[in-house]
Amino acid sequence: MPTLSLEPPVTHVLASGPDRLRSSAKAEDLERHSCVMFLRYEWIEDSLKEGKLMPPDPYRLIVHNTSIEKSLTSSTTTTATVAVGCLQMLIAPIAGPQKLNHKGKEESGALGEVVSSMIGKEGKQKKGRGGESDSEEERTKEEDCRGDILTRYLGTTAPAAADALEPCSTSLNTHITRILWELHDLYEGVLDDGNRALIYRKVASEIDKLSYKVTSASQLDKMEGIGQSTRVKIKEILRTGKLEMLEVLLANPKVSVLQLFMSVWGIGPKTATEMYNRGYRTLEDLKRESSLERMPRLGLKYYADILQRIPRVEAVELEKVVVGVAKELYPGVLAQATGSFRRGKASCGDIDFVISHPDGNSHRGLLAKLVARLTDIQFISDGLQDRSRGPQAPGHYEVDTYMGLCKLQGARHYRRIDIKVYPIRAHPFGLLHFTGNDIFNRRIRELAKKKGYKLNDHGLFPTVGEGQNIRSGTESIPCATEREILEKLGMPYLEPHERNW
DNA sequence: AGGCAATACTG
DNA sequence: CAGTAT
DNA sequence: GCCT
Repeated sequence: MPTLSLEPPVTHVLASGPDRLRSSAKAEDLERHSCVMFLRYEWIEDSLKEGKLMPPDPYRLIVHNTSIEKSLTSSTTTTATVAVGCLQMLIAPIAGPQKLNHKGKEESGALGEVVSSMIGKEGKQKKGRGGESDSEEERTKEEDCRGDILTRYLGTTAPAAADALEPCSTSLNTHITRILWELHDLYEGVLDDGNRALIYRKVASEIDKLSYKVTSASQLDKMEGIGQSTRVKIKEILRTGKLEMLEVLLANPKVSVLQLFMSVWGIGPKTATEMYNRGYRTLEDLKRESSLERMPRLGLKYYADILQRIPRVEAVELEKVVVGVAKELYPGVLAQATGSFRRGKASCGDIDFVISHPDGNSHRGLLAKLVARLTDIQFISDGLQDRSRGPQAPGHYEVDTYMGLCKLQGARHYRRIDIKVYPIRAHPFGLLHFTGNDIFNRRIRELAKKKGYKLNDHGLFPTVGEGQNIRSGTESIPCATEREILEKLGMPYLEPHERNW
């Protein structure tokens, strides 16, 4: 691993998240060099967007809870020198025209130069990736004691959080994984085979995590989850640089139209195909289709906004609004943003809230009041569901859900927002569920099942009965915290940022 | 060959 | 119920 | 498409 030089003239170190810093550099080094600011890479993105250097505070990475935070609070320099290198932790690409030496110092100190080279590389964002199904992960080796336990129970170790860096921006193996990710997107979408998509997602993210460049398929032999079929594809990629099958698919104009249609919130494979068969080819065409229902209508109306990711700094503000209003209406309320925000991602596809009240009663009717108030202050604009039917849950679990759109005063974009209100007994389960990510959820539910439980977002239910009439009980095992839930499953606690699987 | 998490809302 | 969503 |  290249060593990171933190000597002057380096003033800022950008990373995708705290773990990346922790795993890439010795803690002592970080402390010793506390004259350097450690920031999320959004800082430089936003700085470019705003045309000036942004204040560092909202972007700070808490590394040790100690020295980093108190360092250099105010002295915003007029130019920023970004240290580059340090494995894959930094945004600026190593290769390319910019002058970056091997030690990881940026020589000229020109903000624009570094940033512009970054922009070229960042590029692509698609539905199905980078959305809530955050499939951009990156791992560095981190052998702590929990690794063994996790391996034993789940057959894998938790990755260090990678936050929202696209795999393309950091991986040494994009020559392979770019194609695998495309296959994932296709199966997830047009080809309508989620299970197969899952395989590609898993393989691609595993390969993206490797710290060496793969030059031969045999290097992947020990990697589980790769079978005959994938191996053959990777061989072809290594041999020819491409995959015939993918080329053929992508050359098919129908495929791109379907993908376009499915990028609209509320349109899935079936509807996309239906619209294609009716002769539609563009989003403008779709707007003319009267049969489209509530969800896709709103999806079209807010198409461009919904596609935009939410920078973490903005998500922080969104959280303040919702939590603030909730507390004002219901003192003592438990309210927080979950989802990829809670997992520490640098940007989020949407923002999810989980709310409950410790008094065991106030959750009833809370959501309606909260939504009314948020609408009053013109924070919430449209609801994506028709709430008039009331909760439809079979066991009437008293879970209340809102899905809609919101906007900060003066902000550029409307944002997707989900709010769920739980009775207090189910709160930790709701939290666990909506913090995700989806892969993590699947694994712990699979584990729960193996251990004779059913885990969902409102409880942990022992499986009762045998043989034919095997079913789950109706009484959840009580758990007051997420930690307890994981303990009951025999798992060590994982911080939210450790759940980016 | 069958499972792959488990559930809510819409029309 | 099928479709889309989380 | 992988695992059991």
